[in-house]
Amino acid sequence: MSLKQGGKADIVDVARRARVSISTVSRSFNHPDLVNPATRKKIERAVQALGYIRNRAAQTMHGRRSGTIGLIVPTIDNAIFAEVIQSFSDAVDHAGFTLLIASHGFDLDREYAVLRKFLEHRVDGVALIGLDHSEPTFQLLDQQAVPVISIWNYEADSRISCVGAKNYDAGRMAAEHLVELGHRRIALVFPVTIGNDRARGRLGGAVEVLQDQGALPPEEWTIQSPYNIAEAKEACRALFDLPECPSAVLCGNDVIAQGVIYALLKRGLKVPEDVSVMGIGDFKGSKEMEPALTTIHFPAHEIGGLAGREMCQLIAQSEPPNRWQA
Amino acid sequence: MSLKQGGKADIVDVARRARVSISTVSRSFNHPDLVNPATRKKIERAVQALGYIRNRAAQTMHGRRSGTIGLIVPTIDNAIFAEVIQSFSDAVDHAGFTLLIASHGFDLDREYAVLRKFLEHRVDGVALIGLDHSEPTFQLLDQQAVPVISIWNYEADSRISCVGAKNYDAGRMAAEHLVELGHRRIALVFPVTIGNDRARGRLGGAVEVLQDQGALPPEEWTIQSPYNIAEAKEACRALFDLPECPSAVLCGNDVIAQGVIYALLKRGLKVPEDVSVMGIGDFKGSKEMEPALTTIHFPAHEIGGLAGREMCQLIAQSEPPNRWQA
DNA sequence: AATAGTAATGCAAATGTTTTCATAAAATCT
DNA sequence: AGATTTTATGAAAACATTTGCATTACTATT
Repeated sequence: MSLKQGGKADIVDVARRARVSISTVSRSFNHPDLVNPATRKKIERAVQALGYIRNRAAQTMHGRRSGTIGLIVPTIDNAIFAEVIQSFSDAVDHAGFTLLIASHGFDLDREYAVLRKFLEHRVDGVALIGLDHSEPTFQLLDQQAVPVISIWNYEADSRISCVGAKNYDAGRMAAEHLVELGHRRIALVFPVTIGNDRARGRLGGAVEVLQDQGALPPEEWTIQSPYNIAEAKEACRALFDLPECPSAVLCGNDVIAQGVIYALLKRGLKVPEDVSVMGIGDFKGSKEMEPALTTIHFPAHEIGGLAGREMCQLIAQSEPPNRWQA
Repeated sequence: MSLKQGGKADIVDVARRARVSISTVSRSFNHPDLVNPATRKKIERAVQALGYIRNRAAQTMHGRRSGTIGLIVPTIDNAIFAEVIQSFSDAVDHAGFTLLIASHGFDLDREYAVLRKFLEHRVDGVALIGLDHSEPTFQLLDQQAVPVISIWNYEADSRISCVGAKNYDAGRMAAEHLVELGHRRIALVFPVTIGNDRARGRLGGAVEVLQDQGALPPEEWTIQSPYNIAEAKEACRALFDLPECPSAVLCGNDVIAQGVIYALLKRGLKVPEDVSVMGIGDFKGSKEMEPALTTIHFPAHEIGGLAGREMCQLIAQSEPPNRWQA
């Protein structure tokens, strides 16, 4: 009678201890209604005594679902995504799924690599940020026929189903707002837009409005900066030393806007009296700032939750992985 | 010759297609040096053609490692943890692991539940935040003998190995700094400390210093607030309307401090001329703020990376899950 | 009391890998 | 050329579980 050491008990151990067959133990987990309450109790006790923990890997291997969902984001360390990650996580957690997460640092090749890794783990579904992905990524998703959802950006004719907002419209709205306030000397601070459809959409919308108004900013008022307070602060320092200083700054998102505001304050300029600053994409705390940051609200929390629920539904609908189908 | 549909190719399919045995295919993945380069090429081609993706679940089941690490945090949606999550993620990713993540919302019972779920997935290791955990959690970790690491707090005689700073010392340092600046009328804004050893340590350190100085704040200068800008801003609004207003505010962390600063600015008070604000725990952007936030630096990035590497090492050391040992 | 129906359980095959052991073929040595 | 080592491959057992089918033991029906 060898009680396996290390506490690594087995369904066989449980069966032995409860004096029933393996099948009955398995059933008492998966179809409790099919097994006699008394037997169930015996099994329950054996599980307790042995500290048995079911092995999801074995279940997965049998063809059942793995119970995991993979979420791939550009970066975690960023107020922008943190909120959406949290609400997505809560939603899938609520449905009993476990979340695999990875960041690729805005590198679409790494995104592909992470996706492969997730597929090795047989995730039941994958969520990506945005609609810009490498061709191999799209092909892999297609070929493996794994439920997939894109978060953040909405586009009617996208290759994969998406939950998000129209970034183009957000860009337009932001620019229109500044124009309506009478601004014509508007600077733009945006991140690199290659492989970042969110930023590209916003910038595109804004530029279109400014063009219509004949208010396209000159070269030196178009600043590039990553989503990072410190770098944004640094990147636009020169902007306010120019002979002709813009009267407003339109930023790719709130993180950049925050950096811009700090740069202005440091320079001794007042916001919004001297220069107006406009952000896009509300993240927690933007509206608490003093001086208040004007921004186009981006409902990250709602989008994350919605995406999570949508993901679970997509998985439920997708043909069950049992081999009846084949 | 049934090419299985759905792109769900099998190691058997690959073997058939490459006209070699299953063993050889497996070997060419796990010990490439043991198989003839020509054969390897054939297999490679078959893999490509079939779009085969290895099944980690089957590997795991065989007794190998799952290649996953579980990280359980109180909350993701918070600048405090985002940074540590990112660097931890990067570190374990670098070592080839996949990260499972879950948040428990500061509820230790949910933490226990998540831990169980992770163990079902046979994570190779678990990382938790802080050293306050429920007794069942400790027992489960013990019993399952899974490599575990605690992030954030360092305590020499802790039950589990930990990577972090001494929060008690941080609290002391913050208080001492204010005292040295000549402050005696110091308010405290901290979160609930039950189940949160980080906050408790900081508060404990601060209180001790203030007590020594005979500068313990009165009841109405001791405010409770969660780690949340908006709520902190709201929670301490009343503070500055009091007949006797504190000359400095010591905050449980930088998020709270940010809220406090905004509350002061809104009230028309100047920082630090009218009231000094001190934070603990540097998060990205604190040092960029205008007016600048004085804070005790908390090296979240370093701690996360260190913890990740430590975790991988712990896993490597832990007896390999093959049954030679038994 | 025999029969049919149902509830509870067990047996064994299947899931997709890895790995040990055995074997065949090729290379090296004497 | 024969013996020995090395290299490359395959067969089959093992991993922990689920489930279809078969079996047994009750309960209800005639």
